[in-house]
Amino acid sequence: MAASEARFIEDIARLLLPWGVPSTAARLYGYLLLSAEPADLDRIARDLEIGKSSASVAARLLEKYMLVRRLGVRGSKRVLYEVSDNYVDMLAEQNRLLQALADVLRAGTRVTRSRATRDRLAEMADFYLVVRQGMDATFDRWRAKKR
Amino acid sequence: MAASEARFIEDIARLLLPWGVPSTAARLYGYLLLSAEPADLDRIARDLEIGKSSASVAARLLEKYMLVRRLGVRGSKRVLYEVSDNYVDMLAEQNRLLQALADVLRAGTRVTRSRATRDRLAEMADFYLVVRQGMDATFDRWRAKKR
DNA sequence: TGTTATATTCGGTATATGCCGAATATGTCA
DNA sequence: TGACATATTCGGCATATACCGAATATAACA
Repeated sequence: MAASEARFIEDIARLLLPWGVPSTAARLYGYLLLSAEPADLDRIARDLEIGKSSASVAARLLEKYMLVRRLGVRGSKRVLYEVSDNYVDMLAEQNRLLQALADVLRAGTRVTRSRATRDRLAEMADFYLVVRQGMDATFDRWRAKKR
Repeated sequence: MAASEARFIEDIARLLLPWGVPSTAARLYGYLLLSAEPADLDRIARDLEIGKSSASVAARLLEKYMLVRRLGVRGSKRVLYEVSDNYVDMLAEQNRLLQALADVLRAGTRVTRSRATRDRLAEMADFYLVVRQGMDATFDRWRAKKR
């Protein structure tokens, strides 16, 4: 693997790490971003210098996050992985967290007896809701443009 | 502490956990969201049933994340903590991650020789950039409305 | 400068997590 | 159904992290 590729992979991994993505899975994502064709577990394990079992676990983790897609190979048990093309849905998933946060905050307004606290929670709930809606709108515009 | 308050605190903590915020710090944030006045470390440790040193560490962690503000008490070494009112900046901080991601992807287009890969990386870079810009615009609108 | 109040650091322990290679399960084909 | 190819699970080990109470540092003030 070329040095510039290794560098890219590490850069991507560094960005994913703070989101709680384990190091192996993060590097795998960078690897798949660069891969021109879908990759099988043996190639992944060899190129990334990790155990095959680790490659398997990492790949399925990324699949759960919807960052990669799993492809079955016809007439074989072999499995290939490629980066998912619906990176939009991936961020949209994050968006649900904002909605959940807004919901909890809104519910919190019914917990306290302090007027100031209640107002603060309501304001924050509004904010997170507005941000979520704004992101959804951006997603829609993007999808429309791409179609 | 009332059961409904404890419930709220746990709900908030559950939402923060996946972002890598440690359990104690996450609960502390929920606690401070409900607190009508700024809280000192002894009260925090008592109400949350944690060691005072843990309270200190958790509070400073939240401060680093800009989720809470630290207040000095005049004529005393005592420190108080309250939730930060600039929840906007807090999300804006997250936004820098999107920008970084876009940058790395853009740089990646210069790493590969495959046309398809290059196009994919460029498209993703565009997307993350557009999303970041959209969020910044939302933030600006919110700030304008609140002023 | 000494005493007190308070926050912070430190060392130890328990817990969780990631990774590995070996063992196992499962799909494919003759 | 047997043999092979391949993915997955399992058990163990190493590493990181959170939390605690005790020890220490630091600010305030007499």
